[in-house]
Amino acid sequence: MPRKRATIREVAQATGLSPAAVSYALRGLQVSEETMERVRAAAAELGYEADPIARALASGRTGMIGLLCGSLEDLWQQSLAVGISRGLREKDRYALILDAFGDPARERALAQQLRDQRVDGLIVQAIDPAAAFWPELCESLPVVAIGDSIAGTAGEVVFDNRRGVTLALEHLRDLGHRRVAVLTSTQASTPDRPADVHVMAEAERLGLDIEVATAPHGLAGATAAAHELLSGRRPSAVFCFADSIAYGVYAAAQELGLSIPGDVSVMGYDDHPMSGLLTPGLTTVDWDIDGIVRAAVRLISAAADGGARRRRVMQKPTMRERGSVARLT
Amino acid sequence: MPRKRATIREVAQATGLSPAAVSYALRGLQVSEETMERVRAAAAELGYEADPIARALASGRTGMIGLLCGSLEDLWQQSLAVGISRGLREKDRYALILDAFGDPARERALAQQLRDQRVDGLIVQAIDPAAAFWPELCESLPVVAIGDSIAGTAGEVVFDNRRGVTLALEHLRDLGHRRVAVLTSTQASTPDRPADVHVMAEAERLGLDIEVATAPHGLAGATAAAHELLSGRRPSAVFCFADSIAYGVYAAAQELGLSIPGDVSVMGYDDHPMSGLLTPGLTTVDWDIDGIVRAAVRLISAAADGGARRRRVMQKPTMRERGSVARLT
DNA sequence: CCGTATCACTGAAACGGTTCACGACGAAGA
DNA sequence: TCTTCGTCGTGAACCGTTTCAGTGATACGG
Repeated sequence: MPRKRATIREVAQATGLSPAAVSYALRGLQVSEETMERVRAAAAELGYEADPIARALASGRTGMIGLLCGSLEDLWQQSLAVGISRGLREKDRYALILDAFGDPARERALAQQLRDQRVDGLIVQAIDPAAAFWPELCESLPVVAIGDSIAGTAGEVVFDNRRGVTLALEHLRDLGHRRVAVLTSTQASTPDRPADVHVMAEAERLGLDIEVATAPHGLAGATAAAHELLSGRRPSAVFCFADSIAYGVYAAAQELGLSIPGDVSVMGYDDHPMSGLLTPGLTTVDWDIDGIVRAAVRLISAAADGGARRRRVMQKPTMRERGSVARLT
Repeated sequence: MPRKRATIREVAQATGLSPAAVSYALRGLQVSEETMERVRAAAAELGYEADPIARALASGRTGMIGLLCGSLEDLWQQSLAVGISRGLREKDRYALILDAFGDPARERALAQQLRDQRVDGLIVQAIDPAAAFWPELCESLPVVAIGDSIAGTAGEVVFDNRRGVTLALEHLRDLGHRRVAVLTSTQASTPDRPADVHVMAEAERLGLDIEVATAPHGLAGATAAAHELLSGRRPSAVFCFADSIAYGVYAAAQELGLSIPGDVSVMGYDDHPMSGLLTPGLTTVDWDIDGIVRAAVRLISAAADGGARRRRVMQKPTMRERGSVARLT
């Protein structure tokens, strides 16, 4: 049986101080240098560690940040989650990572559970950034949005999707593509998400013939959607709204015996580490995941520590050209 | 300002009961059917939700399970973490996912932090399963080990690495390979991990000429290690102890202008979804990640709920043959 | 008709910290 | 010498549950 942990009262007893003094001393507050030293020594001696639960109850802060991901089937979001988790650890916080499975209703439920769980803050890559419950939620705890803007957040790392879409579609046009399919992930409740709007506008401007299709989340879902897309009247290029989706196109092309970029060109949108390893390498739009991670961690830390006016970081994309887009004659 | 949450006392007040009765009622204990109904109604009315923190302090259970991963750079471990996180959510628990960065010292520190954090249980894919602190830790909370066996755990999902290694090496031998390099991840403090022992024994039995090299964690590290390995006296095949490492070999081969499997054959060990998308597809040993996830979640749930004798699940590997191993004449 | 179980519920003590209001004491300023 | 002020510490309340020991009832067997 593991012997009971030392409590703050025992440390108080050992030093002849009051528990309050010990509490202050261990946090470096309001006590003389000498007392502090004495308390530290006694604490070390007794192997005392403050109980995070009791501390959370008394102070109202848990040291945890919720991380709500749209769909962790997406490898890029996995990378993002891992990165943020690490970043928070460096700030002595824990990440509570949750996955909405691409389902807006679930996203809502999880967000509320996270609030009930008393996280100090919430980082969200929202499926439905326009949903009505967000502003309300933002009132009760600091929220940082990643990707799309959400009303009422304490901070945002938004992607310049307009620019990203422009980059991608101009690249395709420059290489001679006209009939382009856009493959995006299923977003049941948000048929008109901002990114799609940009696609339409840009397509218009560039004189492209666009067809939009959606893919269920996960590699299998993307593959199925791509399979169907490529079996019909085949576009000359497919622009995927995530590298993960593009992987499904690779898989489908393989199944159908189509060559990339010979029979069909493919563009991604993320730049996941695996994209460079495919044959051919996936041409994609790079969003500098490290920069996003750093910004998100910085923003949520600031907000959770009480400081901070509303900050907004705009992330700029760059083209990562590899071999998956053919030049049409 | 978000109005303060309702407390159990307010519900008690509203129903004319004592807080204790409300507490029991909400958990379906010791009260009459009728009272229960009345309490539920009042709780719903007031929008009452029990505070997890206070509950944790009083009951000693947090509803959280720690998940300590050896290195989340490894894509397979990422998948594992995501899967387990989901599985736990279905049991109304949260996963606290932590990453040891492949560093045994960090692993130790994190394990203890997780205990201090009062998680109800710990799932571990250990870097150093033989470390002395594990048995001690197992005394103070239920631990489930994944991969290698750890002394004192409440449950284990162990991989039959002997069988996995046999499968892989026999496959290489059957296709005519004799000089085989084994690329494993860096395990500073555990130079003689069980898996390596199996490799040596099997190599002996099969008459293979083995060279073992280690790779730092992460794709870049694996690529660098592979680069060096392939630049020297090149083996005919490289057996990688994780698909992630094999990806590094693909990258290095690309850099060096070597063809797979023409110039060098590659075998993985995991079967990550991306392995089938590479060109050529990565021949690997499949560990049925879903089965592992299910087993781990089941074991830790049982253990955390207090039940359960020590259980051990042995995971069997199967060969997943794709195109990355050449038949030598 | 009297013990004795059983049931439904209560009061109060944990759980282990933080924080607020206040006091003692010594130094500095008038 | 008498305020005034700042530093260092204390005692007690509090955070919101759970849980333990007990208390009246009511039912039941003898």
